[in-house]
Amino acid sequence: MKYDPGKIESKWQENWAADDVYRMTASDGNEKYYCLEMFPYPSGKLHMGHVRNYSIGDVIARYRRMHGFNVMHPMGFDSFGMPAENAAIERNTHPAIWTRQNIEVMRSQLQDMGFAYDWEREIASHRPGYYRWNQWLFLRLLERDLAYRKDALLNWCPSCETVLANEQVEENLCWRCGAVVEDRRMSQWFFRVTAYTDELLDGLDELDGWPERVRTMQRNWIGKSSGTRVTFDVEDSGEELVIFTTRIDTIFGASFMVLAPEHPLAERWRENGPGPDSEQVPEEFASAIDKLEKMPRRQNLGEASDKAGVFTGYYAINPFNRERLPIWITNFVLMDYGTGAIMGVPAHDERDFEFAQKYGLPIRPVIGPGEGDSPAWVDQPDQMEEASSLYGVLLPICGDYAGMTSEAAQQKMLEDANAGDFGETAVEYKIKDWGVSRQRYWGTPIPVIYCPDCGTVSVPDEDLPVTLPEEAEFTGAGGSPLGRVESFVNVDCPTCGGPAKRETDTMDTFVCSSWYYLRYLSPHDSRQPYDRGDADYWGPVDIYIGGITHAVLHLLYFRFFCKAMADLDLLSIREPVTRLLTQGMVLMGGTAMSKSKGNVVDPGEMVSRYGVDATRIFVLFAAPPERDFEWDEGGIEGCSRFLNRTFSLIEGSHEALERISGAGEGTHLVEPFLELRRKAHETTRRVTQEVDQRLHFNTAIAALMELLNECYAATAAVPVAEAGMAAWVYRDVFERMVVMLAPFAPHLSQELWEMLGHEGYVVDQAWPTYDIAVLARESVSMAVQVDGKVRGSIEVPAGLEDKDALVAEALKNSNVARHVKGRLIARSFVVPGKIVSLNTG
RNA sequence: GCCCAAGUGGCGGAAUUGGCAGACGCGCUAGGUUCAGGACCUAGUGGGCUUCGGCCCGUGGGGGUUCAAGUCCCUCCUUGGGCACCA
Repeated sequence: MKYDPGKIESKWQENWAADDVYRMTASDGNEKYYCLEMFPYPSGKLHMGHVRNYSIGDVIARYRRMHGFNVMHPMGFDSFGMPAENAAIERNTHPAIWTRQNIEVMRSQLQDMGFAYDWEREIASHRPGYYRWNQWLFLRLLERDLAYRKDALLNWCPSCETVLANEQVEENLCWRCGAVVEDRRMSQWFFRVTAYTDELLDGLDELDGWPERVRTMQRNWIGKSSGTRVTFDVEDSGEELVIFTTRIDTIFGASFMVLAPEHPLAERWRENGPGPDSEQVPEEFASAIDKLEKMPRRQNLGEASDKAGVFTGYYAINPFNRERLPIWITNFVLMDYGTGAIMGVPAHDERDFEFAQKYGLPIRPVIGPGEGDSPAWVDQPDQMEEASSLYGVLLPICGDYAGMTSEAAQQKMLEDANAGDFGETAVEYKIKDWGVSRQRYWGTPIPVIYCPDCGTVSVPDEDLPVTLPEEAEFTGAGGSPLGRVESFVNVDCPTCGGPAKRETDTMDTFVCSSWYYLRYLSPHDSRQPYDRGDADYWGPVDIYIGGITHAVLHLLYFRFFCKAMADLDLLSIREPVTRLLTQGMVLMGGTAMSKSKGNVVDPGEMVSRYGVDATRIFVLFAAPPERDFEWDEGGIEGCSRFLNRTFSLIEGSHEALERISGAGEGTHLVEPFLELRRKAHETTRRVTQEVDQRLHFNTAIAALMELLNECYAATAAVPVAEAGMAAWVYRDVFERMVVMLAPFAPHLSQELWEMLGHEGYVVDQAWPTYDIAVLARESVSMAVQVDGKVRGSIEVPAGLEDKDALVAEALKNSNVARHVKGRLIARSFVVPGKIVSLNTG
């Protein structure tokens, strides 16, 4: 009989479905294990990245189940989002229809892959039964002031016709479509992520199950910096100007002040005209500010960076030395960071240096190196060719602070500023609140009503869900599509009953994915988002597997939601995920597979050619999970060969095995059988370690391949039919092999399990253990070095640790003796079981 | 510019704590089988030399620590990733 993957795979998938083998029915007394993979956006068909992601998760879920854990392993669809709407526009269909069709296709593909999901728990975020809980959670956040509405300068994607969160803008481009993002002032809903900045940051230190790379990216994103807020008086105006700096020690080097064009003072002066020292007329001045405001910002223009500015005609007074500093408005200060105003210290800040050079402002160094030679600019400021941002010692020009180190000066200056009431410590963060409003149709309606009399009113819980009206128009242009659906917009105010209007924006789809792991626990519950008892039992997720692309985006929101929900008393945990595995990409020709590049390998095609098991084995075998790997046709053939050989081995010997099954354990074994048994236990040890701790499935599979090769060698020497009393070793080794193969190639191993005469499912078998006594060898081989070079190896009894005896044994080796050449052994080192190192004088 | 990974045969990769580098797979070579091809089986496969005993070189380059370095330290190079007008 020949290995026929298609036949075996459909046979067992039918059996699994009929017997509900993957339904999660938690049994008491077992430890829980929540294995979660990032749910896919239903874009059409499964791609290789999905296959890799879900194969990894499936191995872990099956492996844990075989260790007796109650394993939660669900799957669903992240089904709200722009592509559905765009497809609807292009194909003149409805997003709901397109989405439903894609889900059908992808679910069936996932089922064809034999993944051990509990499909009873499937969720899809576009269904009202799911998104009503987005709305419910939104209202809970609103009650606690963790959701709020404000006017803000936002990232507008002109191509997607919607605003984007800061996390969704990469290098000033839209993360999804790549269009250049514009600034636009709008009124929007926000989630107060900044209420948790310190916890989000500090929590990273404890997340030792997360890759350092991801933690670093989140730290960078949060961007905490500690410094000082300093208040300057604006001369002859009664105004104050507050700036933020991390380098108050350089304040004696300040030679100008800078405002963002949106700064309140800048806006006022734009209205009222420039100060007395300006040479510009009011109109010129105002238009200069307008121009600055429109210049591209928030991006490093590198060499071509064009900093520009306009002098306001006003001066600020440095509170430390009473110096008059001209106030400028520029395009390089951002209003939404710090106070939107800075002091310009060109000698010690690259950007200020560049600006000062352009406008001929003084450059005055005030920090010198603490030790070593002083650069020329310490005495001759005009020698300065670039800013020095080093921490050092304050130069004589710094009055009372001269001679202090930067650190000491920072401390003293802060104290003095506090005492003089013109400064205080301040901490600034790069991270901003999460803007969640989207001017699109295919998302969760924001459950809020605007009443002319009552203001902003929450939709009452009992009126949830606010369902998406089906009849919207999809033109992809002209504001929120919901705004054009009269029957949706017009509503009675829940408070006063008068005519009111609904919010017409929808929520960012990242809201859906921020808490979905909890909905899997109670997917059909219509009274609550999830059962609290279940959440307490199953949380946190033990392992979460997905792409690195979400290192900041989704994973930051995920953590935020967990903390916010804990504070809403909806959860007992404050971190959602214990261990994070970020899997690498499947490449083709060095780049990610993509339709536009035409380098896509269709998993369906691989499955029909080589079978599900071979496809799964290959994506696991090609590289460790976190690394990218190149798709290789030859590689999958090798995996297919491995499965074929496994099949042939057992298919060719199981009948003989049955005939002599009487032979029992305890029989005295001769060498080849002892060695095969040892190898099998050794393999058990290796596979267990690789899967359990390191999640290196490639080496686990390699170990199984080695064992198979040993089996071939053994059966070639002594066929099963001739093994007699030792045949039980073959049975034991084959069963071990089949059971350990089960997480990787579940269909084939199930078939072989049956062939070996067993009923039931191999996934319900206990994972094999190994016996130290079996692993032990009677003798071990040790390398012998002479003067640092390997010159031979010796075979010695396993327990032998006596140094003199081992050295004596080593010297019996003729090649070793030749290299020692009768010289004295000056020193020797012995690591029992590994090496004997001899050194001649 | 700053920070973090990584660099090992023709290729993907292995080497758990400093202890015989190259497991496993692909590819390649030879032999077997076959009408032929494919498939399958067996053996070999880092480079150079060899008197066939072995010897020399070898984990991006250079230096160091050590009886012993892919592994630790210093330095440089390359690739990938992250951050970058955030004061």
